Amino acid sequence: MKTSTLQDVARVANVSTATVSRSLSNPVVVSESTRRRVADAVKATGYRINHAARNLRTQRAHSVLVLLPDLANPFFSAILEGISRVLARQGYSMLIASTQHVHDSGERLIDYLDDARADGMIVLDGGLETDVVEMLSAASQAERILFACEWVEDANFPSVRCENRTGTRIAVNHLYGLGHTKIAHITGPTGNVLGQTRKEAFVAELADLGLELKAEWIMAGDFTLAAGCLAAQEWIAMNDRPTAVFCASDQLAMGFIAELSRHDFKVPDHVSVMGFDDIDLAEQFIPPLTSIRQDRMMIGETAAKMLLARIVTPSEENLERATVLPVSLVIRESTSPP
Amino acid sequence: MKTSTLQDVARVANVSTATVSRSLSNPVVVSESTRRRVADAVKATGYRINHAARNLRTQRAHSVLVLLPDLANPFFSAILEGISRVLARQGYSMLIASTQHVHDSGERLIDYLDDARADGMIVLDGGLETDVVEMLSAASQAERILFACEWVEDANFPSVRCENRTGTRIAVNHLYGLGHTKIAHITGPTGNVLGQTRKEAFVAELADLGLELKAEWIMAGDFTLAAGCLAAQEWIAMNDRPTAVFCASDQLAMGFIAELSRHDFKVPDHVSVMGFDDIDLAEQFIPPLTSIRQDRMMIGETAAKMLLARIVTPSEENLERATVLPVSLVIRESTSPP
DNA sequence: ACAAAATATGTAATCGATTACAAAAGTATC
DNA sequence: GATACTTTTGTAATCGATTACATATTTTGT
Repeated sequence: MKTSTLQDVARVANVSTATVSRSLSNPVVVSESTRRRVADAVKATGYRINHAARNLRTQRAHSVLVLLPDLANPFFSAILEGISRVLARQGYSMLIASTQHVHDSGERLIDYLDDARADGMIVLDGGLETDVVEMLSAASQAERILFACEWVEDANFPSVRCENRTGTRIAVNHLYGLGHTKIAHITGPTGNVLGQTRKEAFVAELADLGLELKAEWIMAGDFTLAAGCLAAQEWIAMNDRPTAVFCASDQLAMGFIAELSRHDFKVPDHVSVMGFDDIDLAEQFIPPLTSIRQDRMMIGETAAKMLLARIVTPSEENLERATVLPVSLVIRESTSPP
Repeated sequence: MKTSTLQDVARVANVSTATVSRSLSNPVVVSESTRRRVADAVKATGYRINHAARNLRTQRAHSVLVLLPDLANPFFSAILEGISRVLARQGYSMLIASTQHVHDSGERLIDYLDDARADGMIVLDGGLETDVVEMLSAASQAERILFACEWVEDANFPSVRCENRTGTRIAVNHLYGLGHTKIAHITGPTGNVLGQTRKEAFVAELADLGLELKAEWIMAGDFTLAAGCLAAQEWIAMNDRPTAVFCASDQLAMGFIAELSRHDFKVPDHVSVMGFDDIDLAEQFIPPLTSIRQDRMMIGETAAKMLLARIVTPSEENLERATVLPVSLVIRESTSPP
């Protein structure tokens, strides 16, 4: 049983295919009675629109590509959920690809837009190679690319992100407010915009508060559990140990705490630890992790809405460059007075 | 600058569009010299195939839909990565949708296949409503639907899964081998095939080993951290506490351990705990979690390969119904002799 | 009642690739 | 050199929906 086409519906409803098409996509221009006849015929034939045909004719793919650095990273799942909801509501599909993979296979990202597979692109990876970024910037479809969470400093793509600076300052002030004056930081990966931004804000806030900052108190990390473990070893080896550590991600904080506990240091008794992101697990961790919460679902929804606005009605109004979403402090049990 | 079409290439190469098309998709039927002329013209024009046009003509979407119960669940990310790799290698795109969402919006799943948006479907949710399953079974495209990880007991869809029974037996034997004779189980959600299968295997194995099994030692869970916490409270309240607990998921195990530690019980000193899945975090947990490892990437890859085989060459040979992938025991520090 | 305007519908071209069929060019065979 | 066969290329129909334009129908105003 093959599916029926517009032709079939038109035959049954005894009208032209043009009328059927209009009746479905722009009903106001069709008379009440015809509209009903068409609706009945659609039901009778079990008609389903053929997306390939519509996409060809309208030059739209009715789908959006989401690019992430690493599909296996759970950080992104809530963002995807947010994107997916908004897209689905507008009849768009969500395509997924990983930047890693694209890079390996030599496939060009821009092809997705050029070859009518996707109408737009949401990139969750600020660490794209320079040549890839240049290629994207130069593309005729560049205005249909949007960054979320991360972004590229020198490029001019619109983006959705959270208040990384404000979040960092809130974190430092939380620790300072508890009485800590020796505060360390475990950074994100070198070259990552989020890591860089949070580190700068951290340094700036310590300066504003007039707090001392030894060079060794800035420990290099990369957002992962493993890096947190290494940082813990650094901390243990220090002569003058900071009493609080602000980590650029929750995973770092968890790795840090895990390694400490293997060496019989207790959090927050021996050191207060904060994360950033407030991933699902933060609440269940031992101890439950104080963190800076970013609403990942909201980031995804916002990104999808901005992109769709640019695709559907590319007016000046919709050309907003950057949306910055608020963060909030979630106080749990990994921080206490020194 | 709009992208160039087959026509443009044909004009530049001074051949017909038919020849260009053949030269690209079936080069052996084209002469060496023409093939070169076409290749040059493609380079000169920057031609990229238009997927919408090809999809319409070939009646293929060149994409596969992956359905999951909950995008925000990190369990699925590695599976997606595996699927994505295999699909990309064959020039297929990966569409993602959540069964939850589809259900909310009243959208019919089968539409994706019927309306040429996807050539096939990988379902990661065995808990689909009965009416949805019936609709899928009845569909003309039913042979292009494949279940992975989970499955539907009464339906006849092909599937990829791991050795749930064997894994459970290995787990129980690991605990028994350590000297445990009072072993409890925290189950998956009621009605979930994985939970059900693991529970049955657990009961069967205890019987085989001639071990006692009190009714209260089977605690109802649902794969989540929160359910693990509740189970911990049950365990604490027991008069005759089991010395080991086999959990139907790692998250359950983590919740269980977290709650215990809040009440000053130590794992594995007071009780040995095992999980199932070996998610990324299991290794970093405190204590590192003994678990049954299933290779999620491999599940994804296998599922994608099976599905593509059915789509591309739907011969009898490719109609294998079920593939069961091996699991392995990963011993860490959450289990020890009683 | 009639012209003008507004509304509703139909005709046919179009999007860009693929492919059945026809035709042309090249090779082999006797 | 004619015939049969193979290889290569071209012509034109096709996939199924959308939409510019033309035409038919109804409504409005005077």
